[in-house]
Amino acid sequence: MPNTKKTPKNIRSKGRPRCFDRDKALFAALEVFWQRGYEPASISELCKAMGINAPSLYATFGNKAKLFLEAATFYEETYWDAPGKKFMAEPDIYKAIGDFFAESARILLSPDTPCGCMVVLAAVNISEDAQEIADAIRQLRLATKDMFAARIRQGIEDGQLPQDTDVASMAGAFNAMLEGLSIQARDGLSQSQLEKVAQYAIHILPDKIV
Amino acid sequence: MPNTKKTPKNIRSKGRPRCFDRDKALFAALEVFWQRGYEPASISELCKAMGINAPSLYATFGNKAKLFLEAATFYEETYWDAPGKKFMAEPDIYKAIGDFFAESARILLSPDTPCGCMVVLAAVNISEDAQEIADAIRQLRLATKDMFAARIRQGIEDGQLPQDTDVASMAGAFNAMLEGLSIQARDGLSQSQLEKVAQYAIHILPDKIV
DNA sequence: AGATTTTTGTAGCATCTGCCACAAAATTAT
DNA sequence: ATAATTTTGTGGCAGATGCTACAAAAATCT
Repeated sequence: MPNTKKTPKNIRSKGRPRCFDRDKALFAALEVFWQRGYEPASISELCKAMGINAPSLYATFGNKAKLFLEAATFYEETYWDAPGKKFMAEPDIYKAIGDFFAESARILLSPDTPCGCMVVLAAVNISEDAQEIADAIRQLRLATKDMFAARIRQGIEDGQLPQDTDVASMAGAFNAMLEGLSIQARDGLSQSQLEKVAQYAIHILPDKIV
Repeated sequence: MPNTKKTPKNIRSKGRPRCFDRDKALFAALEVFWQRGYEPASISELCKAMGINAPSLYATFGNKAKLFLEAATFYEETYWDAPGKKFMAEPDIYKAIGDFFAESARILLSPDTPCGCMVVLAAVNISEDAQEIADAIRQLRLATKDMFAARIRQGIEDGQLPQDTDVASMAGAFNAMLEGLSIQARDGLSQSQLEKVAQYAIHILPDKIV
């Protein structure tokens, strides 16, 4: 039975040791999926980027779908966990939104990675027999919207937003803004331009009463 | 030489007449591309939807790429030409934005068509050897942003917006909002929810001085 | 040393893809 | 009628896809 365990590698007792780094291979796969999307990323391209052959890929990650989902989770943890926590922890909701969208613009156009958010862009054009992939990634997008909603509710509780704020709609507006930024990032906007666009997210909040 | 002409059909003199309606077939293809995206829409599925066989498709439309581009043009003309013209003609920019985004939400979730905008969603995950498709569709997205920019400039000229308005950034913000709406439309938001979200686009404008 | 276990690379499977060759069919021109 | 022209459906090509069978290789366990 092949060893599909993640880091730290399980305590092996017998067998030929794996001769590549599972995490590095996962990250290489992530970059391919991120840039191309789920279906255009072929197993052969993935193998090339990961520096392994197909049987090693399948023994280690199961299949293409599982590899993609693991890469997506890895992506979220690596790039969005910290900004998300900071966003939830910042007590001033105006600063929370401003900072989060500023940092988002930076992440979406980081020179070291593909442009735009993998969760938004990598599973849009999906054939019928891979809907499980589309559904799983959609859940991640909905989780982001839920994060916005939770922070808005906190803002209401803190007296920074009106009691009658329509939480779902406002969360949807922030989510639309963020998702739209990904598309513009991929469409070639400059980092400085994207940051300026992102700052319009603050306007979704009611005017701050100083 | 096959007849690839569009409607009205060119004056035929000889040859077996085509036994399907070119425009209806194009519309059927549009719906498949719209729902699935460029690459997941297979020739066989397109043929089934269009009610013709592959040789007829190729004789009439050239190849898959040309069919897609023609469908995309047809899409824009059919669904967005009128709202765009109304948007540009409305003298009050606040009403122009409000009406345009309200109507957009309706179009993006029309019960008779796939959810979301074809221009935003149908050419996201594209393999390397079909970049011409991605580029062409990107141009359509940029044209929408240019439309926003032109309307904003008009608003400045009309004294409805400050002289120092950053046109490019504000146009980018409207564009991000609109593109984000497409993703949320596909993610299952209800029509009434999407309309509420869309109305936050007005907040991108400075507060109206009544 | 020998048995056991796991990973490795080669090589190839079945299936799907976009596309087209070909001949029969259906029309108009002479 | 016959020739000319265009569209039709059948059938299939070359190449790519996700995935796997298989045996050699490399480690540990007894």
